[in-house]
Amino acid sequence: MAGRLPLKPIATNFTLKDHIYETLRDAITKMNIYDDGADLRLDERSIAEQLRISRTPLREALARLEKDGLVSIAPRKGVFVVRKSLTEILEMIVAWAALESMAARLAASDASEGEIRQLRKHAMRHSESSARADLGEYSDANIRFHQMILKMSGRKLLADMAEGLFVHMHAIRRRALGEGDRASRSVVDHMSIIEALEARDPDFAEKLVREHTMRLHDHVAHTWARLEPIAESGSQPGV
Amino acid sequence: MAGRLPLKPIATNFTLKDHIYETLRDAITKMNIYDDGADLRLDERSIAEQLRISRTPLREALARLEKDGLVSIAPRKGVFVVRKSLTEILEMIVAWAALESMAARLAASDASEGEIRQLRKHAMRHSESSARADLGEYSDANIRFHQMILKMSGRKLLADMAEGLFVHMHAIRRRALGEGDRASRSVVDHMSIIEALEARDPDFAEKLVREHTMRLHDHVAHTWARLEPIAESGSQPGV
DNA sequence: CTCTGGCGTATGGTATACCACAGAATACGA
DNA sequence: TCGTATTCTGTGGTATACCATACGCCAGAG
Repeated sequence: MAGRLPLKPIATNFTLKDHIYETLRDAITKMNIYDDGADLRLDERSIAEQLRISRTPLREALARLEKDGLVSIAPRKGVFVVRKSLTEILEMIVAWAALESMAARLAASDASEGEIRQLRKHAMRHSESSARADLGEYSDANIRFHQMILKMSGRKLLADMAEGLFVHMHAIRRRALGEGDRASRSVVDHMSIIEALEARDPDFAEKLVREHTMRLHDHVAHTWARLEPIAESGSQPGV
Repeated sequence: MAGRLPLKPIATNFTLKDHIYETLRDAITKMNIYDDGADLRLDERSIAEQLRISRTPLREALARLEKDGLVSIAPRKGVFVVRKSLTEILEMIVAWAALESMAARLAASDASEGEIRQLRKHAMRHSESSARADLGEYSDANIRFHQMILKMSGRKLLADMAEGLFVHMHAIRRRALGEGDRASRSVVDHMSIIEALEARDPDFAEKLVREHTMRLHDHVAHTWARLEPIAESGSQPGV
């Protein structure tokens, strides 16, 4: 086996539809879908043309996006980027809280000392960015903190399901952030969570994570309602 | 307008791919994928021929099934029904526990008296079937009990996400059931849960539901390991 | 007998052509 | 002028043909 070329176990299993799926997903999450006059319509033919591919793989990618709840496909009508209603967003946060609080419980008993140490390191490194009110950076570090807890549970499925929820959070960020107060409160919460994990206290870790995320829930509920007191549209079948 | 056939205000927004998707999903969940010599391979062309449709909508349906984690599509290799590994199943149960315990918490505070009454009625009606050791019926009633709690949370997303998990449970049932003891224990658990909801005690309701589901988790872990002490295959990207 | 290389076949991936319906523009009648 | 029927066009849905690769088979060399 010595001298074996280290090349290429790579690059099979690559298909256009996978690539297109990721491309579109990134594009959609980056676009500001809550701008008033945003183009929510996606035209299959023109997109296919732009990407220099045929409609077939594109449609498969769109089908996957529909399952993610990012777009809605109306037969004979069109494909539209989904604008989440307030209740849908709140429900996503609730589900997130459910998954992550369970993850915290499991992490408290199963995670290694090293993982917890890393988590603390991450939190301390980024506690400053919250002080600088750098919302973008803070938000990214914040999400990563939560992803780490999910991962520390050792249950990949929990992390994957939560990931499907986080995707939608990016679009919301702009709309429901602000309130410099929240960031510093968040840092305190994070520290408490870390301490509960270090103390190997599953019940407390779960409770702290749940309450922390539910605080975001309440915050979004208030902020959003203030921004848009209008009744939201009927919920799509999505997600 | 008189004399107009009363037919068909229906059937718009009906598409082949949706129908095929449901057909295949039902077929897959009903098939006994853990039989030793089961045909896990799905041939696009032959299925398309059987259903008298072309491959295009079939492939879209398969793509959705892949997102559900029911099948795995290997480029240039084939489409296969996924055989969940033990760890994957256990993770699904953990996720289920997470979602439903949160649902119970919310149901304790938000559900109407009528809903709780209905839940109690359902549980009492089906407590007998557990005594008869009618596993199929018990299992169905059992799942419905849990679905009711999910629904009572008032958060559709929680119920939907859990539904995606329940789909996989059917296939597991045969394999990890038995133990007449569990059924009666289950009935007791259910009653405690109902009482916690009636007492409007979110913390206790959450705890009871979580522990109840996690008991299933432990039971499956033991039973399955006993049936198949072999190391499970590497986990698929699925779910 | 075994191993190796090429070739054939089966399968999924992709492209393209056509179909059916929705909705708007339009023409016709009241 | 208004309303209704009709046609036209654009969109997604479906069918089909073709392409590229994975894998097994078989021949031939050693």
